[in-house]
Amino acid sequence: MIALNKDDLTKKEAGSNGIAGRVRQANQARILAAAEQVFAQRGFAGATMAEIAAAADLPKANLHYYFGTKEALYLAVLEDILALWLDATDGIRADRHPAVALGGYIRAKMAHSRTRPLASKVFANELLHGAPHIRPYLALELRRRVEDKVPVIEGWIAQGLMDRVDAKHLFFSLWAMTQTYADFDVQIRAVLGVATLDEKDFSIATETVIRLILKGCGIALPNTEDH
Amino acid sequence: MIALNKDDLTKKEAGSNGIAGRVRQANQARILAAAEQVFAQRGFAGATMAEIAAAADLPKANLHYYFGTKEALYLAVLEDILALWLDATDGIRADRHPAVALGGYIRAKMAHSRTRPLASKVFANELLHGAPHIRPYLALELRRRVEDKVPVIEGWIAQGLMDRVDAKHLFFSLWAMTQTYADFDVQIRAVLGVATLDEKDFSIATETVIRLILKGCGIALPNTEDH
DNA sequence: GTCAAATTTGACCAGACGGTCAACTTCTTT
DNA sequence: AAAGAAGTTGACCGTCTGGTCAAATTTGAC
Repeated sequence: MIALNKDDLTKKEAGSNGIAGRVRQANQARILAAAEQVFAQRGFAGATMAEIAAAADLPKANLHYYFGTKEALYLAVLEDILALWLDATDGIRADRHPAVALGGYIRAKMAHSRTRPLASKVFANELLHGAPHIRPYLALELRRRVEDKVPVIEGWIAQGLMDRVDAKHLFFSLWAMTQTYADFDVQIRAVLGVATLDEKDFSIATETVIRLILKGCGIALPNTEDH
Repeated sequence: MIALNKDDLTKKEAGSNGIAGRVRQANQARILAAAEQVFAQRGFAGATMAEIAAAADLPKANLHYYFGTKEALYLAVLEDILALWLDATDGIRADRHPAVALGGYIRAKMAHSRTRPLASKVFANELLHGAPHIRPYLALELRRRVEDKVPVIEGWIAQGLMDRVDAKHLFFSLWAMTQTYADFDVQIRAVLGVATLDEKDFSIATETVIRLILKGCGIALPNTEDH
């Protein structure tokens, strides 16, 4: 787990064993879910503890009992999101064909945009305002992960499996293309003229992005007789 | 001009002729610039009239004198941005080769991300929170513009100038890839390990996006002997 | 069953914020 | 130069918000 919060150990979670009581766990999860929703819709500044409390169906003082401050609650939400954030790159490995690895990555990111749009929005909002709470994390953790993957891309290039493309900027494009379906869904829904993005919309989006990227990078479909 | 604000005519701007005084124009421009900066950094909810006033180096009451309310000021900022927003699509015309038209569009959007990042951020923030102030505009104006351009793309496809790509989703990708350099610049700077994105970074980004998209759409370079 | 720890909750507070206003100064017109 | 219009500004106000707290209640270990 990434520790954003210096004082992350919430009260008795440290003192006794890690179980920390069923009630505590359940309430914290309930509050975190409500907070994610409200932070996603309103942003950090626009969210109020009262609204989060109402969404969690708990009195406001209860939120402070478990998380102390609004900022600590926000950090707890961000922490969950960051963990989610890093996992998807796992499939990008040198021993895979780029069509499989990148195609799978795009599919995973798209699925993430579909299933966890609120998480994506909270993260986007944090970035948009200069990442005041997670800048160190970006410069260390995220950067390191990308640095790990750049050689993989460059390996594929050296093997002639894809065109010479700037690996980092390729990632920026991938992130942008996939997350736009979560972050800016209002715009997409408005242009498509639909009330909600359904499974089919996401299917078309996913296939479009995969085709654009794979062909754009000059990646042929993996051919079993190639190797 | 797009009228977001029902009561947009600011006080005497309606009564007398349109000139409205040098002082008024200068102060309004000053306030709008300061407001764009603060709204971009803090979001609508996070921005305070006091901070905008400080950025404009004017007393707070002066802002209310010219714009009435915080929301009216925000709408005025958004209005300027929306006008900017629509212009870039002009180059997408059926009589142009897709490589020229789309390449130029990407260049224009990238230049926009470089020169007006604050405008992009204000717009992104508005979208992120569900576009409460501009949803009607999105569903009408923006949608109409896209509907106008879809046949152009499909014309190119019919002429065999590019692959069969979903035109709307192509636009979503173009917007996402280009605006990410303005909206989420913190993330990009963190990964690149630089303090600011300079001209060269934008140059690499622009060329990468253009190559990805043109090749991804199967668009060959325009060949003068083709026609 | 006892009792201490954990949890719940309504009432309350201080500060920040958007907005108002009346007194005052500067500009523009004739 | 007179006078009304336009612009300036510090002081002020009601409301909302994050956070506190003490009293009441529930939980869990022995």
